[in-house]
Amino acid sequence: MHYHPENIESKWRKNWVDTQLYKVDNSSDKQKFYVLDMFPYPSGAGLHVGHPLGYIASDIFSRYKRLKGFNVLHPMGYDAFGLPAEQYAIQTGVHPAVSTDENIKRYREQLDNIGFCYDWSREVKTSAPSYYKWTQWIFLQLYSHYYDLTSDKAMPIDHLIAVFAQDGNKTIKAANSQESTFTASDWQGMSAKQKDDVLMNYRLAYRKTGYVNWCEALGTVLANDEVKDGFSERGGHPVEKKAMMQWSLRITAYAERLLNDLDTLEWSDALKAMQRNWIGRSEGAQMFFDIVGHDQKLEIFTTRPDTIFGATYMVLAPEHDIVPQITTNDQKEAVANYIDYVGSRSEVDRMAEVKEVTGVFTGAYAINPFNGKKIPIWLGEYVLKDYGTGAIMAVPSDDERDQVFAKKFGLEIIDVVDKSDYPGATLHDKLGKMVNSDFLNGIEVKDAIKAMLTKIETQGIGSRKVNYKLRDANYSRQRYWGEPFPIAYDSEGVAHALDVDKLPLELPELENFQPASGGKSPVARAEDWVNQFPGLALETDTMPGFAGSSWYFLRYMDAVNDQAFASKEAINYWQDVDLYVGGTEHAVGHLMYSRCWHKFLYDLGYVPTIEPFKKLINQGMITAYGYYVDFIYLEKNSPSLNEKATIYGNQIDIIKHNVTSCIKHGFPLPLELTGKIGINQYRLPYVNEYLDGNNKLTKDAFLKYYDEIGVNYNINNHLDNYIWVKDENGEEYFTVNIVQEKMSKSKYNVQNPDEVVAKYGADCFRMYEMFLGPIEQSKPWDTKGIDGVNRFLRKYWSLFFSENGWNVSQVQPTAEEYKILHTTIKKVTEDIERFSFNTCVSAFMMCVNELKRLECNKKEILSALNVLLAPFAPFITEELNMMLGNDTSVHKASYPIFEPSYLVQDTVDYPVCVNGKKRDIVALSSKLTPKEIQDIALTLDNVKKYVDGKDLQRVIVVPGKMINLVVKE
RNA sequence: GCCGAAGUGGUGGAAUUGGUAGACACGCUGGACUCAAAAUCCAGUGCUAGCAAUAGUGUGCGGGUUCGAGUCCCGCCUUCGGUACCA
Repeated sequence: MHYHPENIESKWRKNWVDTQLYKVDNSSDKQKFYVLDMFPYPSGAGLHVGHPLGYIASDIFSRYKRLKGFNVLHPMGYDAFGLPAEQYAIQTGVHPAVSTDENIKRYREQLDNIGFCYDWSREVKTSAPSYYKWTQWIFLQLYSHYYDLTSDKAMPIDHLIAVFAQDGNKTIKAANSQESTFTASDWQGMSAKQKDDVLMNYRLAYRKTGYVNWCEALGTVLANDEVKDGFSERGGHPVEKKAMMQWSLRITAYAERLLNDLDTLEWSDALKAMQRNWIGRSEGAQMFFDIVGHDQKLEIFTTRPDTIFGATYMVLAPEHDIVPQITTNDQKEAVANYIDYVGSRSEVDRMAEVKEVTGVFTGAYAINPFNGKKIPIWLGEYVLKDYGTGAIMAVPSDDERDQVFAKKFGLEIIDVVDKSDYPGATLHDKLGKMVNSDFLNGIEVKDAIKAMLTKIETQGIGSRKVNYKLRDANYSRQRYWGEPFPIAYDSEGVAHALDVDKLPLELPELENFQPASGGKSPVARAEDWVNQFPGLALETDTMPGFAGSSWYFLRYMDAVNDQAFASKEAINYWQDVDLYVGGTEHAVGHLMYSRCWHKFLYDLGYVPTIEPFKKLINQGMITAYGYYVDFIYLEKNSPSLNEKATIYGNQIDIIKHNVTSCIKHGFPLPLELTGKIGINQYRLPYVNEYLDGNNKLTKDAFLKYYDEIGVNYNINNHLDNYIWVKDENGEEYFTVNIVQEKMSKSKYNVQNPDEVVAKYGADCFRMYEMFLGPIEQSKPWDTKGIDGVNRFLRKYWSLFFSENGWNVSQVQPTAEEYKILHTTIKKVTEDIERFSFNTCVSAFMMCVNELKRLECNKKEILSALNVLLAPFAPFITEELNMMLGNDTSVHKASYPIFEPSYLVQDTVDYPVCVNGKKRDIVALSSKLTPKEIQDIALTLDNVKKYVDGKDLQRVIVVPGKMINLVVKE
């Protein structure tokens, strides 16, 4: 009887669907446990072997919890709105809904292949109108609430309107972007449009003109976390700052709670640190400076108010509102030129030249409130419009950037902190004694800050303030494939929320998905749709990718409800996610937005918990090996080809190299070379089969590689282009560099799980992925070790069979057999609990090796082991479970109970060390006293050798562990 | 620069609280079975010396604490991830 996974697996795959084995109820006597995977975006490339890593871990944990008697919610769905489907539609005309559904079908097949225990009756798809109805509904809630700082929660906007009518906006403490104050009568006198504008400054979902990340290539704006190093995260297109009217989410209102509640979560410190960093809380002072000849004051934010006597100039962001008013006639032209210059620079330019300081004097002066000194006001790129107040007091003595700026423009530098007592301290350490600072002289920095804050407040020139790096999230996208806003504008441009009974507001049908002109979404082309409500025009932007994913975990609780996003009963039963598994790439985006939405829904009383994800595990990435060779190219405009160069110690005759076919890619010049030629990294997909042990590729091997594989990947076969080196035998070769990199279609390194499953079975694939290493660690995919797991499964299978067939005996197991089983139960259980799945697999291997050695075929042992293994290898265990005579699924069995008495040992193997070095091992009764152990140890020949004739100073006996003898010459 | 994680055989990795470093696998070497191969099984395998017993040495580097350090402390180096004119 041989193990044939393909037959077993297809049989049970079907059976589990037919019997609805994994369907979960929203009520049970059992304790709930909610295990969630970050749902995938269904891309055209399908799943690669990296995706299932986290899914397998969470599946094992779900199955384990179920065996342990929990009612486990373990759902899956699709984050189905997004840019790739739309880009594909633009290129091919295939409707995003069609391509998305095709991709989903493919994903589903791949997922089913691996044998996950998802309750598919709860599947969600964010692009389904029945789903995004509730995304729109939550948006409307955000729109119709503001954040009240007194009660520290979201409150209905109607409440705010009532307060405005009574007191204006002076008394209300709310998160807002309203710059002016008004009285009750001001409010009553306002037009509908004016009132709308004011309310927008308070709503949690609001519309505002601001500088946004505009991506020309994608034709849309992007959120901060969708931009990496000045390029779009998806597609890698350049991004620039542009002023646009956009919807935003006032996530900053929740900054403090998002920060503080991190403490309640079981997340890795690394991830918490990333979130704290992103929120970027800093305490300091908001201060007002008078401006010479103007009524207006200049507002700045500083964390170091103590250094004000060293503030020798002010710097404003070039976009600062006050600039036109304070610029003097003399400086008008210079300022205008500078602003033009700044505007012409892309984000990428700015980032590339961080060290370059630019700026211009406005001609205006501020007054230092403490000594009345005139301080020149400058503009500088290094001050950002949307952090703090967009204005700083510059203290060049104690701030690196201010110093560079001051030196460049010849501005005064006054030392105000004496750090001589603290060598190596920087301004961030806030150490030193104040000097040149009037009443602060001689005071330690930390005390000076406190004293200054008090002074500022008592003198009424400022106040303590907390600032956050976190910005409000941009919520508009000029795209088709996203949730439409349930918002329409009247002829005056006043926004009106659609009635809830109009939801879902479905996307219009379109033929052409090209962005419309003027930075508008393609949706704007569907004029009938836009104007479907008389007198109103619908918003044509759509919501961003993170909208649907910010609350999907709640929808799984009650996925088909059409009366609410989920019923109260379901939410009260499931509460929150107990275990969330996913990649670090969502550390600040998705995880921040979800937490914010959850807190908002908590404020409104829709969810009972303050945080959505109690425990979070970040699975590492499965990377692939990439094979690169150094490839010579000629720098553009290089005058001479007839030169020799030294590369890696070898003389290279440049003229031989075929220059025309070389790639120019702006790489930094390597090693000894300058100016003329450079080295590029050139990919050789799947070349590994042709390498010798030292990663050498000989000329013969290269030609073979090229003929057999390389020709399919546009490999350059002009031999002269490669850097060939001669070995001692005169054979030419080059060394291939092997790197670990992300799997992607463009790198030709994608490993498809289906192929592995087809060859080895899903059980083997699952266990092998777990066996690769710790779940949180990134590691390269390599099928080298898969045979080990495959052998294990066959060996396991063979425990149940002899040559003649089924061979399980009812005989009572021996003590040794019980001990092996219970050691394994203990180890596996503890390791699952700490998410150490790789060591679980090795524990199973040891167990099976031992049982095989004893030729154990006792039913009692094998039955228990089979249940223990079921979460890891659900198919083989289900088959054997049936053959063991059970008529219910092994996945409904109960978890074997660990019995410590089986592990009690009569003897312990004691290592005997002399001065910490192991010299012997002795088996001793576990009942011996330390004194007896010591006496026996000293009689051992191997020990005597090292102890006799020396001074025995000390004996350490750690009961059950080891013995150490300390001797001196 | 700052924040975070990590460096262990030829390879993936184990060692959970300071207590036998290298579990479990892969690979490799030798052997059995076979006409042969695959599969399977057995033995060996950190490095150095030795036929061997054995000895020395060994967890990125340099110090320290300790009877005892991969694990704790101090100072470095390297790699990976995040982040950056954040006032």
